[in-house]
Amino acid sequence: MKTAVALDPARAVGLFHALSDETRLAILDLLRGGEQCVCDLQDALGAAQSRLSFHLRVLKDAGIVSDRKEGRWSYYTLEPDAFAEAHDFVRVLASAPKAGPRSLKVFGSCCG
Amino acid sequence: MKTAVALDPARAVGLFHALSDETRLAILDLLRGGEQCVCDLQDALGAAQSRLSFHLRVLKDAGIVSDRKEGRWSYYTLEPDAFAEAHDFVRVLASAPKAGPRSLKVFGSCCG
DNA sequence: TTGACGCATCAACATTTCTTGCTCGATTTG
DNA sequence: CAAATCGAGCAAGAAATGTTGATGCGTCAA
Repeated sequence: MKTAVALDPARAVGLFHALSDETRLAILDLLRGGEQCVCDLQDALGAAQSRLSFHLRVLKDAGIVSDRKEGRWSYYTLEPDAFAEAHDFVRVLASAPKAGPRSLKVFGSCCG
Repeated sequence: MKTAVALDPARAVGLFHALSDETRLAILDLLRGGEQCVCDLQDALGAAQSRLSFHLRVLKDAGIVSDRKEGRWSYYTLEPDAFAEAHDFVRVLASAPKAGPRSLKVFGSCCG
């Protein structure tokens, strides 16, 4: 099993940051039920349109959702791969290194 | 299987926020190798002491690490439960709701 | 007891993030 | 064509976050 994804701390930061906001989590929760257009999210969350647009962009930039245009609507959907990535990051962090401290160099901040 | 933990979005935000910083991920990566004192982290990361202290506090407040005093040293350790929680949050978000959109009310932003 | 070390904490500042209101282009309907 | 709707993006302000350097307290060694 590969966890190559775990080699990029910047990616982990991006992913976790996108998940670290209540509005965004509420959006994701709604999307669990399937594709939704922005106007539906607006009704469901009672949030201003520009605010949703802002958060949807954050989620999209992080690769957590994708969008699809149809007529004048934009439909957003979850991207399962992103959750798999997040999942992997968490697992790697929680796991013991394979051969002594920092041998995996998952995060190469320094000190090789 | 319980995922009661998923009922608190504020907790999810706190957890993900704590994970959304490179310095903190680097710290966690080092702690995978076992308990470390702040001075070790300082050497390993080449980061100022007050900076580490700040990030260690964030991690501790989020329940991701715990500390132990011994003599003049503070030793920090990972808290496995926090990773299990993060893990659960990700899984819930990635899963389909059990009976129609938002039936789980995982995040109760509105619209019961 | 004096001095060095380990670390938390504070103040000040820079940066980032989020919100709100507005504007604009695209699409659809009358 | 004109009016209405959907939604992206920008500007400005507020709030949160991270960095740095200074200070203080407890612990240990000489």
